Amino acid sequence: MGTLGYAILGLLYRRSMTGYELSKEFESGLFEVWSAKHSQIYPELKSLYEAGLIDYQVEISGTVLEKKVYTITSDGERMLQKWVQDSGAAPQAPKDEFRLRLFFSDCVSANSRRQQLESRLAQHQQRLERLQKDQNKFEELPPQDDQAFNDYLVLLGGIFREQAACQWLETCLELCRQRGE
Amino acid sequence: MGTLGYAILGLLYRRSMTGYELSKEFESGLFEVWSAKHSQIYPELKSLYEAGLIDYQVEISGTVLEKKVYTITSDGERMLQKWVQDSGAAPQAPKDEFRLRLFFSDCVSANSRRQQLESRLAQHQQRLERLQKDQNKFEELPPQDDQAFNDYLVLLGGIFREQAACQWLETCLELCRQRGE
DNA sequence: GAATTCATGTAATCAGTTACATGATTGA
DNA sequence: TCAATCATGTAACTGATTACATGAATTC
Repeated sequence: MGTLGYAILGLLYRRSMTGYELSKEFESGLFEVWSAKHSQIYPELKSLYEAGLIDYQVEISGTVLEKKVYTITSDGERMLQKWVQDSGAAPQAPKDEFRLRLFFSDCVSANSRRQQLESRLAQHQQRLERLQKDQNKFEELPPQDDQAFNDYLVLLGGIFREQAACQWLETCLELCRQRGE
Repeated sequence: MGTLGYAILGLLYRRSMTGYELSKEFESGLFEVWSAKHSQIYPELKSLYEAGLIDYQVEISGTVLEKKVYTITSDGERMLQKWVQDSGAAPQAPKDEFRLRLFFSDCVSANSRRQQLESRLAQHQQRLERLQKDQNKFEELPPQDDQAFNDYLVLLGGIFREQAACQWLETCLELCRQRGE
């Protein structure tokens, strides 16, 4: 089973949901971490159901509109736990188009490269600010067994990542200045 | 055209190569930044050739073995330059299976989560050491117009990224300890 | 002579995105 | 009544991996 399946199991472990609500979760709470469109979610729900890892009940919204509210089964919970505890080797570092462009930037001027670094720095600074706003919503550190504790750790991961990106780009710009004059 | 095409153009801009040599470059020099298997490279070379962005000459190794040595064309160079200078919006943060597992780790014990964090920390520390060894190969900062200067900046990106990962995981472990006792 | 590396391709499959397709419900 | 959102699916296509397939050259 692929990661998407486990992501769905994890969300359904937190609470029962429809496919539509799952797709909203991928756009909001999980946005920084994983994503999936509804066109991928619905087929995946079907195969999770066929594997006995989730179940569903049909509910009626209004007078006729049917929606399927999915629930994780005990088999599903076991699968999820096994996956969460599986500490395999970290995958290869993710592909990074910006660093690839930088790698090949000796085909353009040093000035053009500097502009690239600056515009990218601005983007990461903005991201960092957004994440820090999310961090401020936590008034205090949640208790260790609260799911909010995990949310907080994951959020911290994004903050550290964006801070590192900013520091790296600032260092690059500094090195360009050093060698430029 | 996709990123792989530009990666190939960039490598061929540095020097002419066979498909086989390109695949070795993706395993060595570009490993941290981009990757591709030969099964993806050969078809891509074909379409780059059909688009007039690269050219090739057949050379003979030994007595019969034919190899195609690819060269970038002037059209290819222009395409490459345009791509390197294109500062579009940074893509969505890459999917991160480890952070996803952490996000759902309230389905396992706090102890199990701590083990995950520790084992992951060890992996990133190892990666960081490897990158720092590469950094030590640079005796001094290369001149700004040298391609080695870009190599150095890209390497720094990996180092900052791994450092941030280590710091994040150490912070997580520290927070677990704080809330654990 | 045997193993490793050099060298080039195709086929099947998987994960993921974009586009196609439909229709009900809710709130302005 | 009109727009936004809720709700569920399928189809076509792209990017990427794994497996299939072949054979020459080099090195031990």
